[in-house]
Amino acid sequence: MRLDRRMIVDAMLGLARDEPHTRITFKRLGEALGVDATAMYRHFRNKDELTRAALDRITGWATDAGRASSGSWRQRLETHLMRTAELALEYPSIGAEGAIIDPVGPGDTSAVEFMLEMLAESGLRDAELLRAYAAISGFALSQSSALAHDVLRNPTAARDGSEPWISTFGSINLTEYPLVNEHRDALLAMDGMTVYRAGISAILDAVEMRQAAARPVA
Amino acid sequence: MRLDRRMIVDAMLGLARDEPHTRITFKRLGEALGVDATAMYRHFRNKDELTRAALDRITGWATDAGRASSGSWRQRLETHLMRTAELALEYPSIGAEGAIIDPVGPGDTSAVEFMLEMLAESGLRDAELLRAYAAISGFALSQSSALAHDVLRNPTAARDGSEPWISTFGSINLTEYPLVNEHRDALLAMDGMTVYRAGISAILDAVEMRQAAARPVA
DNA sequence: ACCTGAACACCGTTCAAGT
DNA sequence: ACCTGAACACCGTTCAAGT
Repeated sequence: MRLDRRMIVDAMLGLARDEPHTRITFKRLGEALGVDATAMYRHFRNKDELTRAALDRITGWATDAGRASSGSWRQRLETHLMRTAELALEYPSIGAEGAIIDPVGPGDTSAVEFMLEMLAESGLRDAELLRAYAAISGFALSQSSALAHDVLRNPTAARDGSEPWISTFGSINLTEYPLVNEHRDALLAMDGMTVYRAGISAILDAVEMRQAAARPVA
Repeated sequence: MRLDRRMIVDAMLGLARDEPHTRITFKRLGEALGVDATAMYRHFRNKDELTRAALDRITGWATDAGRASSGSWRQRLETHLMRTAELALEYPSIGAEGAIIDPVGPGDTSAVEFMLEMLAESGLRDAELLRAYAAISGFALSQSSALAHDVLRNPTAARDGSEPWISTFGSINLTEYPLVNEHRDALLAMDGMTVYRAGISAILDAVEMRQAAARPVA
């Protein structure tokens, strides 16, 4: 079998989607490719580099979805961000590494470009633009990674973001925590994607409200 | 040596602080406690349970800092959230697991209670209260975890949040990405704690602006 | 009841050997 | 030039044996 980087990344993505509750090993990857477990070292320096390459692909897909969408800058940005979380959940073992931010390829870089584009369209400039980008990108990546981690770790977890964010209060006596106790059921009913949406909405609300305040009669 | 859960958690926290760039193993933990590597299984079901217990302690400290602080609800909440990130950076191998949210002890639960308290003080109720809590808590935990992960993975990383969020664009030709290219230096200059602050500020701005709109003449 | 230590089933990674 | 496979240095975890 003659390998190249693209084939290996393809195989890794396939495994990530088909075996969502297990970490990908070189052994498993070699089996899928019909190749020895150590053959990948000819093409990637180590597993981290391979994982990042796979992540770059996923990030590129999310950006494509954003670029293909229409509507206001906010709608398009939200499409991109929702797709980011969905793909992290669909490829959990890749998405779990998503908090790693250094752009390694065209997917990562075009994602940054797209987010800056949308936020620039909202009217933000310079330092404010970068602050908004940092807030949104930081949230989207780290929270997507957390959602993916949950799927990876929990063998029965669904992959649509419907996993409860808090699944149990264990044996904790909640009478000492009146507000937790009061909202106990609502907290347990909240799923991962709801938390994700709440964060995205809050940050984008802040961006919009700031813009509305800056130009009141636009 | 006679162990108990508290001693083991103490030892784990000590190792996490003293050896910030290595994952904690049972072997290393056993050495630190003068005990066999497998002795911990008498007290914790597995490593995950132990790690969560250590995380519960850190979370408790962050909450104590919030409770001990004074000022507006926003100032107190920000104190708590900044302390959450600082502690994740101080104990990287523990903080890196921070995206795990299920409350396992008094630290976790009192943190939820404190956040709900501060947001209730801002005037939020019911569904809006929970949405704001979800956004803030989700961001703080997952982004803190990402910051800790960065320290853990990078042997030369500082632990004060001053690591660049994006450390390199590698060999990517940025001429295809005009906005990235334009803001290249500013992006590379942005550190992890700046990203964290940006997210927290944006979400809390949204909470405040919503409140200001709801009661315009308060 | 609690700690020990051998053992198991893995990992990622290196490197000399093959083709 | 690229893949193989043995080998290394680890991991978390189990379990029979000690005390």
